[in-house]
Amino acid sequence: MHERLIARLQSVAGLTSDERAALNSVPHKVRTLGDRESILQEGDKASNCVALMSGFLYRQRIIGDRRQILSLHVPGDIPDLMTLYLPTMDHDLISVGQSTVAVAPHSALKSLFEKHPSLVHIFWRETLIDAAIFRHWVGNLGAMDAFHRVGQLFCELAVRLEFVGLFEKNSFSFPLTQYDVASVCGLSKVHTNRTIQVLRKQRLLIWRDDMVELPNREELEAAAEFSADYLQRKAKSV
Amino acid sequence: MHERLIARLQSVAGLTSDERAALNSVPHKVRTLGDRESILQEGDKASNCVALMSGFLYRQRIIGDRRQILSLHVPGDIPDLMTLYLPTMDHDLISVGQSTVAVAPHSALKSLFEKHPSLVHIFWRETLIDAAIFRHWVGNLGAMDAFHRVGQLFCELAVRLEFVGLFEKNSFSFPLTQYDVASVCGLSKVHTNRTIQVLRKQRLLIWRDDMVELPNREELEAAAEFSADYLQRKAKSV
DNA sequence: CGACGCTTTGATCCTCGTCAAATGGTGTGG
DNA sequence: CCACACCATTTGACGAGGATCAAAGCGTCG
Repeated sequence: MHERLIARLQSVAGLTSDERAALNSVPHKVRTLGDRESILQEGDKASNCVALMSGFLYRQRIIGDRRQILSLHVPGDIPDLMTLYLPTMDHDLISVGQSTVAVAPHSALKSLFEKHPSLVHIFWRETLIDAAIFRHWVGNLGAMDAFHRVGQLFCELAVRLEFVGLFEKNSFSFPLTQYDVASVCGLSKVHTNRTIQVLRKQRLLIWRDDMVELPNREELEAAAEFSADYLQRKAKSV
Repeated sequence: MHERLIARLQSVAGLTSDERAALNSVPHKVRTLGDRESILQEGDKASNCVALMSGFLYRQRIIGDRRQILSLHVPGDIPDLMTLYLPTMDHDLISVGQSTVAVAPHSALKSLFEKHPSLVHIFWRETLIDAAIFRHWVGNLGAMDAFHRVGQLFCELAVRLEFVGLFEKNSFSFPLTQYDVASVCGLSKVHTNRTIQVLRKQRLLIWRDDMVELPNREELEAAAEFSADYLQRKAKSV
């Protein structure tokens, strides 16, 4: 499996050299994805898991005439890890921008778990953090207004990207459109645009082309009433 | 652990008699909870897991001046199972009405897993279904209007209660208030009341005192555009 | 009987959605 | 090199779904 994932597991959970070696030897294929390329669709039965190596992925559901983005994924994530035990997809998995993924068969992961039972809880824990993020967004979507939702999104991305070393100089690559952000936040694209303008005017967000900069992250986190506790990131690594 | 949970795991996953015996012998205490009694609060470190035996529980977060209910739980659920590997609570866990729970220490569950590794993926799977429900509600809250949200809630409860034998004659006990439903659906209580009146006028919902009846479930599911796939319930079990 | 909590109703306000069109950048083909 | 198409962003105007505020029913319980 890819180094970015292993590095994350390392710092989240701590790995023995034995476990690290086992992870390194999991058979997998690397696949390059184009912009908006679909990896899995609702209803598909998955027999592989996908670890994101570079770029972004998102999960979406079409609801009525709307598209709801359920989650964004950054390198190091395994957005379909739950297919190990719930193989039928209840949503689509799609790439944004150029992305690369490591694809490993379920069977390889399951035999990894048999040989190294201590790894089970590390992967289980990954799915629990994934769930914690969804739970957090249930709160955001149910109880927060547009400004807070958009603010929370950028705060969350900063923390998650920082953890895998992709947040530097308060900036990160962000190949999504405003419409994508709208679909994450449950807003129309017009209102999302206006919300982003407010963030810009308050000097909390700079977003040009494919780069996002958070010039005053503390102030943004305060304004969005963001707390990173739910992400279970003990410390800012690297 | 309690029979309701074991029966559910039995029908979801299938258990060997050996596994069933092991589950039965997990040490636990039974605890009775009063109305609106708090079991765990945000920030607590849990060292036990709680299996609901009877009644209802919900998880909530206070966001600004609002209360968001993140999820409702029915007998057979273990709403804090994730504390096994993420012990710090990021929300509160509270009972509604009279409830009883079985409380088992983490250590007992972890040693159960060591002796019966095959049980690990059964419990893991439970947390994955929990996550699937949150994911579904991200979609509901982000993309559906009030009518659909409230409708979805009752459809989902029907399926989940049916699975543990608590949905009979299209009815179930429901000791929540309209304000609770509002807090689940991300709506004000006034608007929730009006939405419920619409459901009543369309003869899709009868709710008097602590009983809810869905006189025409198919029509309700159609109106709410509900599909139970995400609940991973293969069949209607007794 | 009164107090309390939940439900219901009415009136008003406001956040956000929808519709429409303009702006601006980029890439393509003539 | 210009014309054009295409797409994302931006702006304006308007409307609607739902929030808020306030008060009135209503059932239960002490």
